[in-house]
Amino acid sequence: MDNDTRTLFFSFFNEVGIIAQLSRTALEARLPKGLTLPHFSVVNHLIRVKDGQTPLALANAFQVPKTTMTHTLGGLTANGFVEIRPNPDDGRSKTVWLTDAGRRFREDAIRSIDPDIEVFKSQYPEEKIREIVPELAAIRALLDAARD
Amino acid sequence: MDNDTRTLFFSFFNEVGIIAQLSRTALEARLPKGLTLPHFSVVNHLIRVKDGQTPLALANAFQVPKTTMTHTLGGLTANGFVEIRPNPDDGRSKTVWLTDAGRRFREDAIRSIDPDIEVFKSQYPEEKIREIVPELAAIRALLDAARD
DNA sequence: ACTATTTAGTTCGACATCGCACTAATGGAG
DNA sequence: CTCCATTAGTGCGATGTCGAACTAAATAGT
Repeated sequence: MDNDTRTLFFSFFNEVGIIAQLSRTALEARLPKGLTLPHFSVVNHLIRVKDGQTPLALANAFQVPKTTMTHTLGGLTANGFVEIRPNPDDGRSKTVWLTDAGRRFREDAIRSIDPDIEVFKSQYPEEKIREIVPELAAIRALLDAARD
Repeated sequence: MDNDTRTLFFSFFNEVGIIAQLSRTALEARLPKGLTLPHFSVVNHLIRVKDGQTPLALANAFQVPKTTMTHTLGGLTANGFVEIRPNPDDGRSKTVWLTDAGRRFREDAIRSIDPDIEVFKSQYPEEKIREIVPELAAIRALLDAARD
């Protein structure tokens, strides 16, 4: 393989890794102590998509192992942000529901993060982000599919 | 803030996070047991840039805390991939040097990863990656600068 | 020269992540 | 109906990551 090509792909994944790391740190600095990006992401997902999903469905949505989702949901439950109920369709399974406190947590978080997004937007054009996101989504899908 | 705009930026960082996660897992599956992406990245960096750098310089290059780099270098030393020597210019500091085993580790890793890159390249045009990388680098730099 | 401040690196403790093994429930094959 | 394989979720142990506090060396200010 061409060395230049290899370096290019390594650079790509390297930049992606560092951006993920920096953005995560930046976001968590705005969250109440003890709460992490996954906590926020799950609550946000439950609002954007729909609550009442199973833990496994959430694990798949975020591409994390089941055990990780168990841990994350444990934290959300401890904070009273979600409620876990039995799944009427499947005795092995459960369903995850938002509480009012969960919705408030999400709204507070968004309110405190918005200014950072504004700053970022003022330094990097929204339009370019809009062009890149579909590409990233396609790449994500490819990597996911390759993971058989 | 416009809800659509917010969703766009969240999507961007979300895709980035999942790609980072999936690519990391994929790479580590090719590495000898016990070795991780940071191990490979540091060795690769020492070859691409130059060895003899200080641990702090490496921590800065990868945007990780000093303590994390100490841990990573400990693993590399335990595997005999790098050698830590005093820094002749500064008694507080050290320098990190590659060993032959370290170079071999890097070459073996690249050899086993190349096929995956080929597959990826066949599904997603290299040219698009080449366009996106500079954008990601710019975004990375912005996030880094915002981190005063 | 002397002291205070800053800096490089480590140690330690807290915690997120994840693989492995386990339990309980489901579903399919005969 | 009975058994066996599969699936959802959890407990546990190992490990990566990182903040806080520490040591030792360098540097700045007087």
